[in-house]
Amino acid sequence: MSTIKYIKPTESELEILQVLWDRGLASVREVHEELSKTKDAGYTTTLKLMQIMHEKGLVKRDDSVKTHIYQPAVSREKTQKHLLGKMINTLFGGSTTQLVIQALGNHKASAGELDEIQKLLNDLKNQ
Amino acid sequence: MSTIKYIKPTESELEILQVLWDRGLASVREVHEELSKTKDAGYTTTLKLMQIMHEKGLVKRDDSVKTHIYQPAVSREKTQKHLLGKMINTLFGGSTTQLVIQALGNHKASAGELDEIQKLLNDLKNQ
DNA sequence: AACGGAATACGAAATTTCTCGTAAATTGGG
DNA sequence: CCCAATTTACGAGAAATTTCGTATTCCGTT
Repeated sequence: MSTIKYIKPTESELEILQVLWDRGLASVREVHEELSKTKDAGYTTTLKLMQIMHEKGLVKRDDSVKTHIYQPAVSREKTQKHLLGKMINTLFGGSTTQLVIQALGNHKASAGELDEIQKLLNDLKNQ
Repeated sequence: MSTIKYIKPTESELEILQVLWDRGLASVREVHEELSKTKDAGYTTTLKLMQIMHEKGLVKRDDSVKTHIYQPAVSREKTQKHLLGKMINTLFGGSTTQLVIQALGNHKASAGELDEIQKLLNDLKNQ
């Protein structure tokens, strides 16, 4: 029996994962530069967080070189799925539909995107 | 100029709000009973949290009676909107569409619900 | 009026998350 | 080979969140 325990990233860890997901690979310096655009925390703060994430198993790293290179150890999709599911339960009373309605109603999407969603809906209905 | 600062409920506060949104009105005891189903924390813990929420302005209360009666001071919809927007940004790279796709793909909805969403999509496209 | 149960008030400990300062290690350039 | 710059390691403080113990208040019953 595999006992895999889902580790929920904290707010800050999520910001870091976001960068890693976009880049695939990145050093602490690179992640920190990126985060600096919207946040101000010292370099060692980012470093420490990434070290903790490594302990938790949220990221992998290559430390055979001086400047360690990090990469995500959890997939964007799985994480999205987990957190979205949690939000549906705690904030939308378990109704995915409510969440979708709220999302589409408040945050505009382009016509092309709407088409894409409609296509998905049709697939779901005809399956 | 009105400077309204959005107060982000914590995880625990959200659980409490959930109960209050469902019921409209509730005493600490009632909220606590409800939370006990899925969580084990002492009664005074729930009490304290609700007192803090009152200080923050997240809930209102009628304390003219011995057993204080609480009610939400923030709407479910506004809170959903805020937190959803935040999640779209931090977890879906700002793409509402991605979130919707992820939601519909992973969490099933009934045919009726799909219809409802389709209707909404049509409205959005024709506006 | 006294008692007992139930509720609130409140302080503070425990936990989690975030932050940073300082020291040690590593590497490339001169 | 040595220096300077960069990076990692690490401990510990700060801040935010959650938890609970204890004291006090309130009310209905006796």
